[in-house]
Amino acid sequence: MPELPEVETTVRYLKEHIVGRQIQGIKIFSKKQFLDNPNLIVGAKIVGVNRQGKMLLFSLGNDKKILIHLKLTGQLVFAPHLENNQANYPRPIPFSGGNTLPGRATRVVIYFSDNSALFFNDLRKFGWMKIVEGKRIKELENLGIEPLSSRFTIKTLTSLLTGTKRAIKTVLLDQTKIAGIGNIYANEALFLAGVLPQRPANSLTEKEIKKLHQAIISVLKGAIRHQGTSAADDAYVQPDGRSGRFQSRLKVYQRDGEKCFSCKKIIKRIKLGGRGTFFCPHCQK
DNA sequence: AGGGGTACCTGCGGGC
DNA sequence: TGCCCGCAGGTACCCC
Repeated sequence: MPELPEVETTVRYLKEHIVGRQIQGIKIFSKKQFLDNPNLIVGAKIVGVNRQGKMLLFSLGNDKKILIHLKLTGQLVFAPHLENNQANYPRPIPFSGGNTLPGRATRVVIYFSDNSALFFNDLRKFGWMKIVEGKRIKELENLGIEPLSSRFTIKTLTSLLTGTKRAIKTVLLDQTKIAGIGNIYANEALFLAGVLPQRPANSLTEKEIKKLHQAIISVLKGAIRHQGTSAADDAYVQPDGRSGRFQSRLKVYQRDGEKCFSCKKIIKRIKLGGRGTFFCPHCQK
């Protein structure tokens, strides 16, 4: 689920549903993915849920925090009411779409004292949760600017692009420059801006940078408005188990071989920096 | 500095 | 049917 709009959608949902709840127990199915001693936070209360870039942060009443990265296939699913008490777990519970939880991809479960629970599912096991403490959190310190903050101006973007010949798409994906853009939205933003992904960042004109700035903001906001993108393999779901709805609005991502909605020419796919890269050779210069 | 390759995992779909 | 390959929303690490 891992780009800014999906993480933001998750954060907004969890702010409503897990803040105030007390952690009663933690069940770990995949040891490598919960990197600390869970006993450090049993009994603690969730007092805040936030995001920075693609990282999630649960603030606890005891001054500790849970830091989470969902990587490629992580998802957080909230079950408001378990039908059985914790002692019966792991035992599948009915969930939306005929699924049950815990499922085969469930790696960690956080049980709350009111008989609700949060499931961390992650098919490919790249995601992780860890406990952090104190003001300085090294995983967050290298993150670049938040693209939906007021600090992300045309001027800021210009300064990020002028000093480098790297491909513009590679720069957009660089979390130390801008935090939160992933492969879907980098492709989409460049299409909206009419800029080819392989263009050297320092070759963009003032006008193109302005357009790209606008494109980044509008594609991220649009995706948040539609609760994120659930691509074909459905790795991303909202915490209530529902899919996002932005996939039907994608203009180029995974549309290679299909017609550009704007000019009807065929969308192309290349590999750039090891990532699938999609663009319209006619609309993007 | 930054490009390329590999690694971490699992599963799916396509070609033969 | 079975096998091998490439592919997947991310990022860290190595070597050059």
